[in-house]
Amino acid sequence: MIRLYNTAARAKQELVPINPDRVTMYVCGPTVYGRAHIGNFRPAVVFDVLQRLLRHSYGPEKVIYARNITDIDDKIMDKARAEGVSIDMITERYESLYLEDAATLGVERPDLHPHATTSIPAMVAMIELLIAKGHAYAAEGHVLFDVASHGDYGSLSRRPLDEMIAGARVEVAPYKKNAADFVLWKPSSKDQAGWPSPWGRGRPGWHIECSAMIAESLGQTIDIHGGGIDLTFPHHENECAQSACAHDGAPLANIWMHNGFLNFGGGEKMSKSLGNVLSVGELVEAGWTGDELRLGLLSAQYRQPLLWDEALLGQVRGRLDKWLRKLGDVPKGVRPLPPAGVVEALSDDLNTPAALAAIAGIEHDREALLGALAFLGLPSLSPEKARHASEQRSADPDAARIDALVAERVAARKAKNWAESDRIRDVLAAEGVLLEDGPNGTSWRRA
RNA sequence: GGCCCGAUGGCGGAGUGGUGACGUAACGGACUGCAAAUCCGUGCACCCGGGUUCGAUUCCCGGUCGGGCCUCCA
Repeated sequence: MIRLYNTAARAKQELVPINPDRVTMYVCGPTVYGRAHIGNFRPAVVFDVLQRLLRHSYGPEKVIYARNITDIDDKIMDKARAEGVSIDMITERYESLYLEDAATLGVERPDLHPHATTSIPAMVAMIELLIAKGHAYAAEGHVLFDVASHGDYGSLSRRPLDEMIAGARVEVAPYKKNAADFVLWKPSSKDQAGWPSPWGRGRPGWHIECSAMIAESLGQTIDIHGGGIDLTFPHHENECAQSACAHDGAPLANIWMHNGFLNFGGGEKMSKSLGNVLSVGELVEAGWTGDELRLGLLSAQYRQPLLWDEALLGQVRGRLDKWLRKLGDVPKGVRPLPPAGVVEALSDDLNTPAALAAIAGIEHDREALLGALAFLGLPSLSPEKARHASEQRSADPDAARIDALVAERVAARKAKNWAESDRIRDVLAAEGVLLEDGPNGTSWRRA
């Protein structure tokens, strides 16, 4: 039994799929207008773990996981204008960087990755439906959702509608009936990206994109909808409203999941205020492996805030190094099943710290350790990025020279020439090569 | 200003109405020529003030501090 915290209920609930042969999950993906930083990948990694758990429980083929790409947005248009390039240039560049970074983190590709630009007809159709049902209205080239027409508006984020109206601090556009009404479609000028529609050439609002893509790719009601906690309002609230109104009250999702943020305030070297919150690529350049970043993101339960700094990564490195040493070379092919304790921990609202604690209890059992780590997506799918793989050692450009020095030291030790032996060890240590004298001879590894 | 969430050892972080996981760091021991790795062991914490209770880190109220949202930011 899988229990998940449902934001809509503010409580953990048992996951009861509408159809156990077709478990559906949708997670809000990136708007591709710039390079995502490590915090943007917390949902990608968290829901990747959930996706693995679901496949374990319901069968690999029974789960349909969709993560969208928002590739039409005013920020994208701004970026393209600023760089003097086409919108496609921007979206393709940042989408491929996003996928590259996700792969570094061991995130598997979702089954579906709908793009906003290829779902415009579905959006237009949904907007027309909303107008026909009296939940939306056109005004001055815009189409707006009429929040007052939906009694449940505010139920997900628990914000009473009257309060939102009273608390509105932004100047209300004159064509809005209600301050809280949000845009479904907006007009594009000639130099802006746009698509033909019954209301003139324009582009969709952000919220309708997800609603339309979900309906189109997964169905009217899905089992799980995920995203960052900041999306609860207004994005998910609006999605909820649109979809329920377009589908005669059918709820958009049965369980709403939201991940907490990374905190960058603690460490000197990674503080948001210093403007140097790093991307995955930059962190890798700084010497951290994708596995370390992934484990770092999983070191706290997904709903909790997580302090992200170098101290955390250092601790993660210690833990992961130990496991990878115990694992030795990771064979390719089929992975053992994960230990029950790990599955149990994850089944309780994705309690990754408890899962890691369970691993600590079975780490002497290599098969169990391998199964447990593989279940969490570790080590990553790219062996060249895993530490301590023998392939990595033989691929080291200095391998021959290091092997020669090691051989020299072995000879010196045989002759009990400890001064020479220690000298060679110090030389290698200075360049980050650590030696280990075991019963089967001396081996080396990069620090 | 309004709403929401959080506060646990040096650090990260689970969990619980009654001996406070796990990791990492530290320290001691075994092993080692010395180390490293490994193994064994030790010490170290529930923000403050009230309340409920036989008993509160856990439940309730207030406070302080931190974070998020209310502006198409994961």
